[in-house]
Amino acid sequence: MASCICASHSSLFHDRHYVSTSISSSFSLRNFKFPNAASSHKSLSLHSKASQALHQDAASHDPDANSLSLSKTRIWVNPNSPRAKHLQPKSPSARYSYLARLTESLNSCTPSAQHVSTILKGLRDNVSERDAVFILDKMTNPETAPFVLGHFRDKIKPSTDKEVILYNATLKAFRKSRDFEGAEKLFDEMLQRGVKPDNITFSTLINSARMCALPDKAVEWFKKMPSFGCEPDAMTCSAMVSAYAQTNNVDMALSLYGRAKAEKWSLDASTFSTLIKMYGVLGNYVECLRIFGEMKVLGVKPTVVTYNTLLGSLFRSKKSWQAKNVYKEMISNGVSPDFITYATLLRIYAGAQYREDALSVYKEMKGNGMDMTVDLYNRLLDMCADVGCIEEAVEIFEDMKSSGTCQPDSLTFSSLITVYSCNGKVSEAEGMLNEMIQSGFQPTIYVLTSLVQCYGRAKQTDDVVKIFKQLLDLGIVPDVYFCCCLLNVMTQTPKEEFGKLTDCIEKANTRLGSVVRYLVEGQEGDGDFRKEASELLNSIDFKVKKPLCNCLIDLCVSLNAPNRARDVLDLGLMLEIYKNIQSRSETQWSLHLKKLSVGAAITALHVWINDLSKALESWEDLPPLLGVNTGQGKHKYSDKGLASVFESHLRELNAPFHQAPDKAGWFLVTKEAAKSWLESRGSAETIDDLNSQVSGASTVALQYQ
DNA sequence: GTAGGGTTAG
Repeated sequence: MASCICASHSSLFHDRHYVSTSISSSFSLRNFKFPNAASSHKSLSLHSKASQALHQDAASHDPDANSLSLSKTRIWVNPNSPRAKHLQPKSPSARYSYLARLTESLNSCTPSAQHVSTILKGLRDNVSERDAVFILDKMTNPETAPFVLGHFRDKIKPSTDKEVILYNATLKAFRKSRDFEGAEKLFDEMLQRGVKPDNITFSTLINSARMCALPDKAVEWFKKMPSFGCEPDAMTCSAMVSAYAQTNNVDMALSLYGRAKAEKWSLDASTFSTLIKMYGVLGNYVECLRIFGEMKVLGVKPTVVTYNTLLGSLFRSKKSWQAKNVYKEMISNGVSPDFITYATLLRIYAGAQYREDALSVYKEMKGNGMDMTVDLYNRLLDMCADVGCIEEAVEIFEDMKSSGTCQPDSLTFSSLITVYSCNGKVSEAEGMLNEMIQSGFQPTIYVLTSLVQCYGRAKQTDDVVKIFKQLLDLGIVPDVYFCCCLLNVMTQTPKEEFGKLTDCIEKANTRLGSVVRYLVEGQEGDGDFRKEASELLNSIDFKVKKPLCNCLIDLCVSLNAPNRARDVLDLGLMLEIYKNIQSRSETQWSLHLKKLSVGAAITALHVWINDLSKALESWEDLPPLLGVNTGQGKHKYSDKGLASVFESHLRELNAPFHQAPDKAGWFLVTKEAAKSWLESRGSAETIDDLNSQVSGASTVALQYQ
């Protein structure tokens, strides 16, 4: 109750006090006009804001109040009278609040000596240095701050060794508003007035430069220090470690980091974070971990930023599997994850297709009331398309639309169309395409590629052709991926309809058109085929060479042309599109089929079996173990992964390979079992048997890697 | 609460 009474009293006092001073000095009463005609909107709003501020401030602090103040009568108090001075807040906390409110007025006032001195009139002439520093330290307006500095300099008349303190405090206003040029100008003024800068001056300038994204300026100022008789200390050193880290100047960052360690200067978590980020940007996660380890050894506690930086480095270096451990450590150290933590984890998990982990991060974010961004939704949906979780994708899409914080964009629709296309949901894919167009987005090549897959799978060849026409009508140039899809559709299409598809392929890529004609028309003449195929492969970008090879081999297989399939595989090996498919060590010979399409993998298997038979025939000794690595991945547009296709294929071949229980994606056989199987096959069996054995490969999917 | 101090994702 008592505090309420106090509040009214002092607020009345301050309100009146302030308004009267401002009107009497900064405006002549005669010229004063009301807001609509005010000469300066800025200063006017300042006054009302400031008076309100002072009002509120005093409302909670004046200890000298009494019940008389309940009266709403407004009393004029001349601020220049001894009484006004007497009535200034006395208790330290009231004093701080009072000064803070004055600063607020200064920050929003017109930058002129007159306005500034009007606001500061209440402090009268005997301003203490402490008060001046307090106010300057809180200044955020770099235009006004120099006038405030000038005012205090006139009132206090400090010696130059005290004046540097006022300058240093003023410099902060430039840092806060990211005005580095202004800071440099103030530095010049300082020198002109004969004030000697100190380490605080430099560390303020260095950090200003960094905050203004001018790390080179930070270096420049750091180098100036000795010429002013300043030697780097813990604070400047720490700022410079970060500045050098920011410019990826590893050597300098490390050398200053070393110096800090040698001098036993303590660096804090944020400096370590910048070092970790430096290595993260360079993709060197090992060094990130080393710095992280040293930080802990030196007794510096990692913060949420440190962990976020570490996770960001993991994301960049694609070491997704380590993310869970970093997160676990973070939690066990009592550091709470924030939005960036979750966003980074989600990007890592979604990118690595860790379905459950990505979805659980999403649920946790929702549970914590965090807003997802379009990018995060899209990454999740993209993952859903890759791993084929259709229900989750639809649920996430609905959540996105109702979130109110973001709207689906072109990528969102693209992912959903892919989700439906991969799962053979033709009408849903078409519906989503319509929704996309209605939302104002044109179909992209990604969308049209998905739809080609979708119609191909549904054996709607005419619709595939329709999509191809649409692509051309939109002025989109078909790319190699799109052509791969057309080839893939061919493997699922009856021969009678080939013409419709080869027409499209020829229009899309002439070279590919003639290669396909060779295959379809079963033309002989190896030399020409290999020449055409290698010209084709040489004409395209490296990253699409493997998908195209995969698709061509799949087409050969589906056309019952195993020798052509081998030709293309050979060509792929020769051009180093496929590498290290076979490997031999003393203990194991292996066949590595990851990232090969089913047709390519089966072709490579038969080549391998042939090579093993030859080895046996020439009395070469087999190693104790033979293995085939298919990987565990699932084909985007097929229900099965390579592993399950292989399992049944190996069974058809009667091959004694068995899935390794402790090594997922591996099929193993012992030397003895392999030998007796190969011998039982006899030398008569050759690669030509491939034809009858690859019927399962006709549902081969395109591999995007 | 009275001159130094920021860092993290895409």
